Amino acid sequence: MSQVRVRFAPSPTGFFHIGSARTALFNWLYARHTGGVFVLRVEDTDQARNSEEFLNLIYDSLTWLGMNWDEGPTVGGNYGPYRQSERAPIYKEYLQKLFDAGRAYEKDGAVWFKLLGERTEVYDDHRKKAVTKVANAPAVIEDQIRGRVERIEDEDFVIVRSDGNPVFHFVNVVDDIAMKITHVIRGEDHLSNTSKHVELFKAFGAPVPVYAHIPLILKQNGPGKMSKRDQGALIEDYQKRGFLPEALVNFLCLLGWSPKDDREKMPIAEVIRLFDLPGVNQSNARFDEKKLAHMNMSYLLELPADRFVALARAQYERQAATPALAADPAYFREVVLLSQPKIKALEELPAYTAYFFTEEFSIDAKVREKVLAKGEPGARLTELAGLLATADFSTDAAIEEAIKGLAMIKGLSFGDYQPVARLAVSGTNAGPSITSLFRVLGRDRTLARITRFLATL
RNA sequence: GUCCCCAUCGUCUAGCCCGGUUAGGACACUACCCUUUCACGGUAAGAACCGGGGUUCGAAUCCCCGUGGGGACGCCA
Repeated sequence: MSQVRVRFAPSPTGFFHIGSARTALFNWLYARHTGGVFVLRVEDTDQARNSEEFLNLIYDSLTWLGMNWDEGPTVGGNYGPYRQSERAPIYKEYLQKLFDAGRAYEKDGAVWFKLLGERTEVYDDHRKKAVTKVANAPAVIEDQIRGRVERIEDEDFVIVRSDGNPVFHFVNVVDDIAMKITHVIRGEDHLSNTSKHVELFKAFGAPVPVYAHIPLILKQNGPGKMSKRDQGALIEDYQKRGFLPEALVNFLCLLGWSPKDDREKMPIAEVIRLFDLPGVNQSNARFDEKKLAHMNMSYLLELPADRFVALARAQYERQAATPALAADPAYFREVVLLSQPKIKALEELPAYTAYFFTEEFSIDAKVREKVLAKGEPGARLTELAGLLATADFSTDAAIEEAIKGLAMIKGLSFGDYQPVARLAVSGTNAGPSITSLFRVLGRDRTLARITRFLATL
């Protein structure tokens, strides 16, 4: 069998979203699995809605997610150009073939594709108008995911608009022929278009590609498929929020596909090895951001320190967290690494670590109330301040030993000091271990915060 | 309205093709353990075969009909 050639064919008319990314991913996976070619083709025939900005977003998002294209804009290839707006001569040539074969005609200034078969006028209830139906034989779609699907295409359809621009069905098929596409992997929403496409392939005398209509991604709340306007739909957002591309890709792989064993978190190379079209599910999948977050946390956890710090810095920059960015780099690094095992996404970092970078942090009222209700917090804090004034701050272990020593003398435990100390120093009940907190903050700031807090009791 | 696709825990899914399982895993939820808070981690619990017919000794699994969900029906892609 000849080499597999698949394509991802987005139109730059809006933000790049989860559904598109998943379609691109399944194409890319199949190409990599088979040693085939992944083509990127830009379907920018809708001149009114295209934008260069959206196009760049597609390039950026694909690149960020690690899906490199073998042929397409910016990389070239033997079947270019790869932007439909630059392929007008090719469409003209193919259109002429249709005219020559008697399979196209003009009407109302547009060009229509002519179906073969007997014609009758019928009133269409849905569109509220009379239409010409053609007694056509069913188009057969051999689908790798759904099996054999038959659908009758029974109306002629426009292939070139009256303004001279060719429409999607036409250019899509022409390009698939011209670019020698062997497998068409796309969303199930295209399944009912496929009969049009099959008719066109046949009219051109070209082999019909193998189809694989993948299930759609449904919005997490409410009915219907996910659209660009839905919460959590945009790839760009995950990038901005500090999700890891490898986590997002891993999660996306699992929406409609699974390795058939109990593995979920797996390296992309392993997914490439196992991925195949018949293994793709037939039913739609609902998007679950909680599961994505869990996946992301697990990837975040195993990130090497240097990379984590670099990504964290980029995140603080995105969120314009200036006090942190102005801090000493070594201090910044320490704070950020302390927080690495605590967060689900990088976007939580600036708020989570705020008190490390300013004395103006707020005290959580609920936590304050809860902590102050137990024991003798004031006394504990005073004792602790006395201890810390001279304690060894060089290591966590040294601080821990000191506090435990104090607790033992007082007949108390570490846990009697921990909550109120944390509240005084960070204003919250969540964070790294209290010993790390003291050590990183240093003696002076720790004592100052405790003193200041004591004054509010 | 017409046509097409689909149907296992709340969600993502394994099992279905090649009928016989205590219907498995993960996320979420709950409890407990670990623990210096918060997380992580560990253990446990609850939680599903859409309904009805058929075929069969036996159906989540095969067939049919309902129902439900999704999609398409543009001179959008």
